[in-house]
Amino acid sequence: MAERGATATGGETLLFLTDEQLRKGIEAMYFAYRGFTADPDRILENLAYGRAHHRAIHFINRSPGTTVNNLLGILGVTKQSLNRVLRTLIEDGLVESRIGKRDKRERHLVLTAAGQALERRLSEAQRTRMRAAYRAAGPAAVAGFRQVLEAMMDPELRRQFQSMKDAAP
Amino acid sequence: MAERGATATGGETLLFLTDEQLRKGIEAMYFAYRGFTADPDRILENLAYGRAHHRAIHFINRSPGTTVNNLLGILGVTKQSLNRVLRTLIEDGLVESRIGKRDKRERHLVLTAAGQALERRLSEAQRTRMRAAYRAAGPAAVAGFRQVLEAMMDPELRRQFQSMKDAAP
DNA sequence: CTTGGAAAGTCAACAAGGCTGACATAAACT
DNA sequence: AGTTTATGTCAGCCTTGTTGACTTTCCAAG
Repeated sequence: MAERGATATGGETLLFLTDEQLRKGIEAMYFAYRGFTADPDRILENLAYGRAHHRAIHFINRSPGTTVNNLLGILGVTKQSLNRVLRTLIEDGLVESRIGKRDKRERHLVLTAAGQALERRLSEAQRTRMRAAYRAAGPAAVAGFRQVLEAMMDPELRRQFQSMKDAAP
Repeated sequence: MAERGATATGGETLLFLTDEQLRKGIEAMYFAYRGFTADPDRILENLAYGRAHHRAIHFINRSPGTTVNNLLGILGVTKQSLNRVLRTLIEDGLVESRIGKRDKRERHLVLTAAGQALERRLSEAQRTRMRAAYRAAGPAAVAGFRQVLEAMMDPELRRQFQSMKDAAP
């Protein structure tokens, strides 16, 4: 409170770049992420699934017909890790694996009706919290939220994110 | 692009509350969190530590002299989980555990010089990314970012967050 | 002073979800 | 025909979370 931040570049205060503000931002990110995952986690723990299953379901829903390799790129895990998850989802009839038409080596992944139902349940829970937060903060805050999040991503992931389809209605 | 969102409550568009926008927000959160943890993770993997050690170090640094019970409350894990981490940090001379003066059952945790050094290294890496993101997005965006994050937290964690000291200079 | 409960620590066992390495198969490409 | 690519699988390891049981130390209330 004693010092004023530099007002260097022409009147704009840089107080938001102090180490203290950055630390608070880091903590906010940590606590918020816990809230972010809490609701779907509660649903999943009653089923035999975990967060990894949720992620797979989410992105298959987002890009129906995506290949295994594609999903590996998005999730950034090893194929062994992903396969463990996919196997159970396929066995349980939530995901269907279709042999590629052009390239028969590829498997195209789609959610079954049951898979879509679970996706809706999980997504619904997560969106409810998100919606409440958005509503409480307002549209301008949300725009800033999205800007900062995008700037925090690794460049490669940012590209993945930005090129992700805005999904069909 | 075809439909306009309801402009119900008096001129303010609610387009930012569509399911599609919420989904994008969810994905942004996921990708951003990966970026958020990437830099410290890279440092930790060369040492014998993981993310759990980082979290312990972070919050001990934030509240020097905090008790084990306190830390358990903040981190939301079991004492067995936390203890496994604390034990190695104490053995390795990064954390000191001091018997309480008033209540001798309590242990007060503080970082040693070595602990502070590692904390600085980890925090430095994370703050560098945060700083770049903040700078790129600007102060208004950062304010919105913080608002939305706080609104996303569980109420109890939000209280923990808000009551967290703004640290000594 | 005794006793109940709180704070901390420990052992054991388990699960999720990462990882590496090695290997197998089918299909495509050269 | 030989190589590369996409996928899947087995085995084993690590971190970090969990539950349950039990101990030691100590404070505080009866």
